[in-house]
Amino acid sequence: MNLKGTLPTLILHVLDREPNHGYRIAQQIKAKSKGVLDFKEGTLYPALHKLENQGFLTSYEETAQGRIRRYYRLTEKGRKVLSKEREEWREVSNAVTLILEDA
Amino acid sequence: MNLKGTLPTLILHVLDREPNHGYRIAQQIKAKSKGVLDFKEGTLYPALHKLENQGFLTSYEETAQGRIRRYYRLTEKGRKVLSKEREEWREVSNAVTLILEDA
DNA sequence: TCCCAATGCCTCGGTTTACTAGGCATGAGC
DNA sequence: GCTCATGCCTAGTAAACCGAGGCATTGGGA
Repeated sequence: MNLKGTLPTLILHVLDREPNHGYRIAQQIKAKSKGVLDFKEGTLYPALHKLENQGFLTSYEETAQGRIRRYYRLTEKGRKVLSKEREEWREVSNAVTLILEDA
Repeated sequence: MNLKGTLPTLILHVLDREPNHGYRIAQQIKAKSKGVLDFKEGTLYPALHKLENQGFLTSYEETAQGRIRRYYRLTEKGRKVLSKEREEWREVSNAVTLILEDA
């Protein structure tokens, strides 16, 4: 199960550490969430392309073991968006939790 | 901003207290979240109809001050679904938070 | 040797979810 | 008389996600 709308934030967050490529980004999200969050390739790749179009990421190709990988790197613009989205997540998720917990 | 996918859970939760009608449900969600969550009528009413079709709610009409209101009541089935969805929200939102906070 | 799983990228079509923008009606207040 | 809040609704559109496919390489097991 995935919360719709959180994927861009999660991608930007993963790339805040270091540049990475799509397949690995997906794996990391899944692993860090202990399998709870599991975005499919049909979701991930279009999301990456969109983030790049929006100027939040730049990409470059790299070949390793005969395999071409497309690495993504966070831009300054992306970094700013990330911090806003983190804040927004806190606000909205707290709001939902607040309602659901108020017995 | 609304987290897509949380509306059914929020509706069921509001109705867990007492039967209520659409307009009021929307107001309560907005008020309890201090304005953060604000689902529009074009979203709310179809969602209510769907929940009723799924057997999670039943409805009845009531007239007050010349106005017809459609009240919704949680069914047993709806109550069970609500508890599952609450659990799911905890799990998934914790997963997202875990990732975003792990600096 | 041959096949399959994992890696790694991608697109297309369909479903779900939400929003915008409308329609319709009543009652209260200016 | 008009507008705003209440109260219900639908139709069209956009966004997000998924399933199912395509394509290519590498490594391991039968």
